[in-house]
Amino acid sequence: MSRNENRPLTLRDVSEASGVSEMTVSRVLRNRTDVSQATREKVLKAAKQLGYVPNKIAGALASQRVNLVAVIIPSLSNMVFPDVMTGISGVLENTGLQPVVGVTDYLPEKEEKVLYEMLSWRPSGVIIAGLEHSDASRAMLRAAGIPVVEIMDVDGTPIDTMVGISHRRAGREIGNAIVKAGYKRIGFMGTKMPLDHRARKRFEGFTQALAKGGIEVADQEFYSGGSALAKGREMTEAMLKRTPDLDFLYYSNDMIGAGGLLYLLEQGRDIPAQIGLAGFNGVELLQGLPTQLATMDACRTEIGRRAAEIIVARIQTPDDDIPTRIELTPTLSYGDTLRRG
Amino acid sequence: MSRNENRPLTLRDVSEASGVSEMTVSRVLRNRTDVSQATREKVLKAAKQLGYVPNKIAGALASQRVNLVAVIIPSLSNMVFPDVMTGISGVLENTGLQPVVGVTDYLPEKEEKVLYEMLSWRPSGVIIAGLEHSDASRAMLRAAGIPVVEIMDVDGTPIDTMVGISHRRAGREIGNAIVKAGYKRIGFMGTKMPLDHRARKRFEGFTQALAKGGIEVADQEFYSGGSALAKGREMTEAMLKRTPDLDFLYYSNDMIGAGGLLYLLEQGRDIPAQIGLAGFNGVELLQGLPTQLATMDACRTEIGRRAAEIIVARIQTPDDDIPTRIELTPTLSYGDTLRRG
DNA sequence: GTGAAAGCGCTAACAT
DNA sequence: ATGTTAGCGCTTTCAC
Repeated sequence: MSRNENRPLTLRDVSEASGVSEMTVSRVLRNRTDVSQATREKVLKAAKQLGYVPNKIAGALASQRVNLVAVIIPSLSNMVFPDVMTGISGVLENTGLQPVVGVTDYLPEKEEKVLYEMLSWRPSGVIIAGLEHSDASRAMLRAAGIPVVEIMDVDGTPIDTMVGISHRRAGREIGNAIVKAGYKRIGFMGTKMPLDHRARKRFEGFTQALAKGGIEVADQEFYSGGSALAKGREMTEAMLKRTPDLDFLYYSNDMIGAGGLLYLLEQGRDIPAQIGLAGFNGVELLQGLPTQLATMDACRTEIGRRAAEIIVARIQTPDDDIPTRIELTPTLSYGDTLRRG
Repeated sequence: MSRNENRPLTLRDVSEASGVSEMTVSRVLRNRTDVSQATREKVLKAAKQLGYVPNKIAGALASQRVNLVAVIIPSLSNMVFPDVMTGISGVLENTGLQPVVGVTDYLPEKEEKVLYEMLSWRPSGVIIAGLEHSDASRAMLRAAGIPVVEIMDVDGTPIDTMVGISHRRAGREIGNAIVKAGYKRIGFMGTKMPLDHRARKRFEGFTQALAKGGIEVADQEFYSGGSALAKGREMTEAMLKRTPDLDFLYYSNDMIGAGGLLYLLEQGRDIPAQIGLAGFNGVELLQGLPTQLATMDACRTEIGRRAAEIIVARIQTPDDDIPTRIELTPTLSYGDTLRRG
């Protein structure tokens, strides 16, 4: 019971308690091999007994090395980003690197703030969602002098490296499948997010594919906030009241799609013969529904994994050949709600 | 184009570019008021032009202050913790404090590792889920000398401060409501998580309440992994095959409850007359279902908010009277799946 | 295998 | 309102 003041312990305390120089204590605690077994044991015992926790701030300043990877994403409550995080964490697990998450709420100004905040901790790398950033953000990322991986999207030019899928192509593919299946009167429902560029690109690809088949979106509605499942239900009901002859509903995400699906099942609609549906994202949730919604997997976990692998490689073996653009291919599942063409 | 080496910028660079001393530059960048307007502008201009991002590592070491709050939770993919995070972020937003998230996957060893990792960055406070921790974790938390708030649960003794609900009581309340409604043959489905202490406590309270009414759980099943909605469906089907005379199903979370509910609706069962259901958590998702599942709100956002408020108060006004135990009261919603007694 | 000295980039404390 | 000095707790480097 020697430590009465409420001061965090330092290397010096461990040094004094063990009778070994600070320098050697530091070596032991960093698992360096050039220390005798006897000394090592003495030190570890003292450190453990004192309850010493190293000060990474001092260590990082001295070594100019920080084992953090900044991960900057729009939202956590989305189902998609937790999956991406799973991929990232899995890869970083035993590399000595640690992910640190920042959330932007789809706001460029907040992204800028979060990025500034994170970069000021001098992380070893950055994984950031999307290719659209403010000029200031791009400048910061470039100036940081660390590996930067932009994820989710490949429709654009990366600052450094990118891993993702083409949302424009994904939208086109769904559009093509719908045209091929012979649906004619298409309704679209999605988030009212001018800042969700990936949703926008999917929609662009979608309308483009329909246009090629000589079809236009017959009705559309955008929402924001609230329970996505409930919104899907409400919007679907409203849209079909407004435009009863629709024979296909395309939803910008699976959650609202599931809401719509449940509603239509309740109504006893004949799916997919009389009316078809499709969502986007391949969320695990869908597997519990009575009928499988047609959807497209966004390769979320793999995107996380590949991005983290690039960061690790760039840090640990910077001279290797490391890819700078990875485009993954999402697969369309027809489920039970989309006729095959 | 003067900076060719790939060295991050320092205060000194800004000082030289602006012709103002390092110290004054530091004052400007920390928004201190004791700087003349003219100097301030000179400095800001230089900093912006160079693209200077301060080094928080050095700043933290010098000032012995770190504006981070460690938030340690079992999982992100749970629906519950994103809500807690929302509460925390909302409060910290304009306090200058920043949450940093660590995930334990419900594993005590991982909790210990994550905690050690985070504490080594010397955060200003810790918010950690649950009251059950390894001895080493408890020792670290106590030795850290910073405010520690344990959240979610109040059935136990906190290290420092706690904010949550009584899961034992929550389980009892649902149990009582079931007994009172006259259900007799009860089935239970939940996660196979010996380490999810809160689920365990709910189950304990639940069986205790039933016992008082002279009832025992007639069948039970535990699962792990997979889509919760799908699991709920499968388990429900299996259990009713095995024990067809059940008249109530209690699920340890809303997601599996929703799966069960969808299955029973499909089967055309008479809910809640012939068979009743209840879940736990009040997830937003439920609002999109055709029938409202009985559930109990776990006050997630408020728990996050209150915990963050305590941290902020302890840091900013340590002399104020700050509560150390906050028990929130979850409310039972009967929805459409639980008869009123 | 171990230790001593210097310094990482900033800020506290004290000048002026 | 601005500058000077010392030092935060480590690691790097070099000496032994």
